[in-house]
Amino acid sequence: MQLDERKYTILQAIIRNYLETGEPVGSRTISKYTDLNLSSATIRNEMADLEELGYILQPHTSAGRIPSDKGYRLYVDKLMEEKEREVEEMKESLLEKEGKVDNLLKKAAKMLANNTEYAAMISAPQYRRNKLKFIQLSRVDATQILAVIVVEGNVIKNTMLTVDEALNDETLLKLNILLNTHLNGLSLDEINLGMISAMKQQAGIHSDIIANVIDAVAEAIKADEDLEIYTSGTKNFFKYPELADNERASELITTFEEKQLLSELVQDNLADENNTGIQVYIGSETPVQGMKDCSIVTATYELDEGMKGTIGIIGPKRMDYEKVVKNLKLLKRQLDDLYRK
Amino acid sequence: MQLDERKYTILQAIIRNYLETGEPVGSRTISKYTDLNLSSATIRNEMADLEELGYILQPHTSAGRIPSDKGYRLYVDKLMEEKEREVEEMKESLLEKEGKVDNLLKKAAKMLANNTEYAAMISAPQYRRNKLKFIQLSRVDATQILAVIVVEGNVIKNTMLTVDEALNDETLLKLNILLNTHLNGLSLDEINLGMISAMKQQAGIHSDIIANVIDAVAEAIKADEDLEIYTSGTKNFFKYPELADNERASELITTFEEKQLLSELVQDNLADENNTGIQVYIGSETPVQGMKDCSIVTATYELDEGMKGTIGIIGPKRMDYEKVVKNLKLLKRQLDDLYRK
DNA sequence: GTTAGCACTCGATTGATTAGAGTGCTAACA
DNA sequence: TGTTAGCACTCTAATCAATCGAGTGCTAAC
Repeated sequence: MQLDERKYTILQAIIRNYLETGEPVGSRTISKYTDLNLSSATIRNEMADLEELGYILQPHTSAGRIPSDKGYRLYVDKLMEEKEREVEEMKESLLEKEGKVDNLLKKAAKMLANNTEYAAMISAPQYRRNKLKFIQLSRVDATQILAVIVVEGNVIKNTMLTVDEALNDETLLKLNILLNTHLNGLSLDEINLGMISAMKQQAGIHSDIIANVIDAVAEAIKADEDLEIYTSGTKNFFKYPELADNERASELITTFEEKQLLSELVQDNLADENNTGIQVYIGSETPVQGMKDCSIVTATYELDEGMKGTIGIIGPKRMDYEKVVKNLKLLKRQLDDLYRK
Repeated sequence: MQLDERKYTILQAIIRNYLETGEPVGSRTISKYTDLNLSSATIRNEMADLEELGYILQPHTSAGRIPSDKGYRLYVDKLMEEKEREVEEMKESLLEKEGKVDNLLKKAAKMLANNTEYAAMISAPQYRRNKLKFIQLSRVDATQILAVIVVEGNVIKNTMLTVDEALNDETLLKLNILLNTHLNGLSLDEINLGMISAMKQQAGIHSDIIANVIDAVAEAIKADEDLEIYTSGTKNFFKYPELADNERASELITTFEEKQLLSELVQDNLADENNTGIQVYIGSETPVQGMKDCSIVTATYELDEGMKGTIGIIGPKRMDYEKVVKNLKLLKRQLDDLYRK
């Protein structure tokens, strides 16, 4: 037995109906819902087959059917195929450029959550090929030196260093030149111990400052390890009874609050070089622990050359995939375009 | 009729018992619970009086009594009085100095939530008397200028400026001197239009850069308006049935996620100069909208001279005030001491 | 002033009944 | 041979009455 045209039509009708109502759907409903003009009895036979094939299941004997993960998967794959062909006309940009990127992303997350009525997350862009662009030491007061480190992509890090004895302007200038001539344009891998010891030697009695700056540089470049994640719409979990019982909600909310697990999801997503489009994880497919009852849909955006981040929607398995995918694509497009002309 | 010794003992017993069990407490329980050696009938009479006085109330006719907000208030006031006298011996510090303050605070919030089993929040320290300490413009590449602004308390802000034509080293040096001689040591109020126009005049053709820098300075100094708030233990709301129903939980979680309302609470707290100790808001006393069914306990810490922030616990009205106050005092002490010797 | 006793209230629990949605199967039909 | 009407059966959810029990308020006696 295999899935013929009619079975697929019925499956689709079941899923559509279940997405709308959240209730198990019975044979009579389908008999009227579709234009197949089949009696409920026939539908029942087909449904028994679909269940045997693993696409739908029954919560209990006398209930209607609900889609299984396998059923959703089929539905979504087909859906995505259609979407691929569709040339979307995007609405005008709803996002304004913000002074600070984090405010922009917070707004974006909120917008996403409001539009979809699911929980939304968005990771701050992570710069992959981090090269040093510029280092500047400045004297703030007698014993404090400010080190400013600018990394490719205009990510800026500051570190305050305390020195025992005051440095005069000339020494500071020398150190600045020393640092910049040696380090500019290099990535973390390219800064080796030989280079560092050469610099220390040239710095003479101020070699400890060099050491401190190098540490700060190392930290600045790899700083994206604990990447920032903005979330919104946690309360939307409560809109879906299958997620709203105390235990489940508690777990979901903790995951959303602590962000550690979301962070892993983002890391995985960004690590996958081929992943340029939309990813859908249904139920047990999820890479995030404790979200077996949810579906997760993600997209990767690129704010500026190499500044990649992930946006995602988390909701019940019976989410409106179509709407979610559309919203993600729209937001992705907006973010992609925002800082490029 | 007024509150005599015996009534107070009974009230206290009722509250203690209710805090433990979360169930309305009856006269028989109190009759055994206290060492007053009174029969349940006598207790009943006293309870009727306490109800008339407004300290306790009955959920329904045949139930026991629960404390009213007024009852809690009396209890807490008395409790705090006792605590005041008590010379607390603090446990050794559980917090390690962290490289970044925000990580420290995140950890602190988590610790607080775990220890108390309530929801915890902590606001990043807010610097009140913001004076400019140091400004530095540096050329990053041909058309980009990095402005670094250091404010008293070593809060650092960076802004990237784009210029039409490259600036040479000399010009940059001049601008740096111009900015620092005019602005260093001043607060926002002290930077007036006259000063700005004088600087612009001196800057000649580069007056637009001055304008941009001034904007950045203004932003840096007042940047603490959207103060950072770290939260933890949101899931703890679910441990208390009176907060765990969908609607209420939904509201609380949103408040915790959006942080806007918490921010107002913190602002109020810090604005109150006299407020050095512990603040307890019970039920309807709360300044945070939508938390009428909660109690909020806050404390103000001072990480470094003038760097004040607020820590807070939010839980059910029947929270273990004693434990909460103890934990807040402990954490406050730790934060207060961390960066001072 | 305290207490024993008792009638009363009211929420929570239990159990039985019913209604209704839906199924699977069989037999008849086109 | 595929489709359908019909029917017995299953299971959940809702309803209702009965009961239980914790707790109260009041009265009368100590």
